[in-house]
Amino acid sequence: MIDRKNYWKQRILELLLAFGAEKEIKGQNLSLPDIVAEVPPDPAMGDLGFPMFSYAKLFRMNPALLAASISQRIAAGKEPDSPAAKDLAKAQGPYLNIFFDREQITSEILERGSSLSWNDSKPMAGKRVMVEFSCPNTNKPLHLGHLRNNVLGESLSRILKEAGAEVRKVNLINDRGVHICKSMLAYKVYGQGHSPQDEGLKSDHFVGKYYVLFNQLKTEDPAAEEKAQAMLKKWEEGDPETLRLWKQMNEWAISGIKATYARQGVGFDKYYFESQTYMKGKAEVLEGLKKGIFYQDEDGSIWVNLEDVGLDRKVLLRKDGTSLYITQDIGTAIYRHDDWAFDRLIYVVASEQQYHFKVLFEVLKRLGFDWASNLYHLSYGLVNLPSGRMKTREGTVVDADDLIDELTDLAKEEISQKGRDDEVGDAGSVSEKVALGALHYYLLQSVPTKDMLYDPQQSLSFTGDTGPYIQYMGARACSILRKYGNGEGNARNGKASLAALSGEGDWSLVRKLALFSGNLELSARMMEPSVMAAYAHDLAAEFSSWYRDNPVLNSPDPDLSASRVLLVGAVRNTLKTVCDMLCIPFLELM
RNA sequence: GCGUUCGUAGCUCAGCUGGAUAGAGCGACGGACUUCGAAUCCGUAGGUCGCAGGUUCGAUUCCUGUCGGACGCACCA
Repeated sequence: MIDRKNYWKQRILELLLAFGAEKEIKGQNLSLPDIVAEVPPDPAMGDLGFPMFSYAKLFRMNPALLAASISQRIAAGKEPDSPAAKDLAKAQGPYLNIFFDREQITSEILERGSSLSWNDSKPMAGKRVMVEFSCPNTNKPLHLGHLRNNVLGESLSRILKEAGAEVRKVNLINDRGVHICKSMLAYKVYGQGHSPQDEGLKSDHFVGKYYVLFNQLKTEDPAAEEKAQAMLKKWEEGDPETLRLWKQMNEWAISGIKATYARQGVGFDKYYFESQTYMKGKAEVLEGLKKGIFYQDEDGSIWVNLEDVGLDRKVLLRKDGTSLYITQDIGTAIYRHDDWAFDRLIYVVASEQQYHFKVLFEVLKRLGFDWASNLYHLSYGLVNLPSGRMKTREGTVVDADDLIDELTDLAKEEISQKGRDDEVGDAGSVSEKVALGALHYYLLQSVPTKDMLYDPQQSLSFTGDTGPYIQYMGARACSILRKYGNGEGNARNGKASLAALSGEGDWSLVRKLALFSGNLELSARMMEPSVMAAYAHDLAAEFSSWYRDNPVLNSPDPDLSASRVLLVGAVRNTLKTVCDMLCIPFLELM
């Protein structure tokens, strides 16, 4: 399939340059990025639109005249070999609009009906992209904020992969520090040597329980904080008893967290552990000091001065020579690039760490790593609830597992209410998939940078702009195809033909399908899953109104019926591909 | 105080590198199930795009200021 948009951008550029040359107009250093293409607001105006204002200004002429003049040149001088040869160009006021050759586009689209791997739009081909996300602490289970992080990272990775990139998903488990010592200490006091099985708890929830109990310990033992610090010191000294408990607690926490990953459908190509990486970076900082990039304070601490780029002074190594958070991140980044030379590294981390990443990227740049300019912080906002902010201390944190359970129960109720338990087969499994579809779509639909309000009620309404709506349209498409497979309707008596699909109703659906590649490219380039989410809803909605008005199996015309079956197949495959990218489970039945 | 970021319909959110009448969903109101599953579809009402300037042929989009919210400004992570 040719990329229509880029083809026409190139063509328009050539024509404008030729036009300028003929008229001997100076100052024309137009290049491809100067050519803006858009989709006209009304399909009747065309499929692709080029505003002529800026070029008209360059040529000092009326934009409408320029549009007319260029459109005439297109009519006169097109290459007969091009697949776009039958596209039409029309000047509409100051706009030059292109009408696609419908049969050509339709035939390209229908090929999708027969394949699930039809996407040949690979704008990121050859790029190696590393995506870091999740990065949980091992002292408590995942919460709603992690779910946003996880789905953003996983979805973005899938989008980049679909766009042709080689993607490596990595996680950095935060398995050391005083927060873990707190749950260890509380466990020592209250745990009585219990295992998660003894208490009937999921293992990460078990660890989390003791982290919460540390607050109780503090009221009973004023020295609790100091004891936690002392325990950290013992851990760093390699005390065997402390290490043994630490290992046990981490094992419980991590295996529980991994179970949640599996449930959510996210995964990693490589796990890094902070306990193994936190020492990395110190040598790099000392090296930087030697080169004079950093400086040493009289008390022995090592600093970088970033005031010339509008940042601050920042400590990179404590006076006692121990590492900080940023020291570790410096080391980890270098280690990762050595490990797997990426063209881009994306950190999916909450927006509260924006400053940290600015500093980190600047420090790496100063250390002389040219790849530092390829680092990107995908910053996302907090997830709030209608009831207010999530706060650990006030116990208003929404646990990830509990939330998925709750959503699943509600989805199950919905299925029962519709009386569809028997038809969907395994209602429990379908309910959880609907729950995940609802949750993931809700989390991905808005732009990441903003804080968002998660309204469980609304996400569960199952009507409107939601994940289940998209799943439902996929299921409806499958339902039609299933019936066709069972021999229903008279499509088998007909022959698929492009001419049969020339009506406006069919074309608007074909047109929507044709927008897939452009949206994928945009989504990948902007590193923004919400672009794909918007497209998923658009396509589902278009399909919904289309099949209502355009009978597929029930069409009296067998040829039209056969053609529409192929169209439904293309919709199904496109929806499935898009759902996969958005971590929305695709359902044949629901 | 300094910095980053956000402010679009009653509510929750879209709006690609500035471009043709600012879009969805929920909620409200009114329609459509002897016809491929109504978790649906169609229609109506609802916005001086926080406010004020500026750049431009053209600004929700860029710049400045201002008001309001969020976040950051640790030898914590």
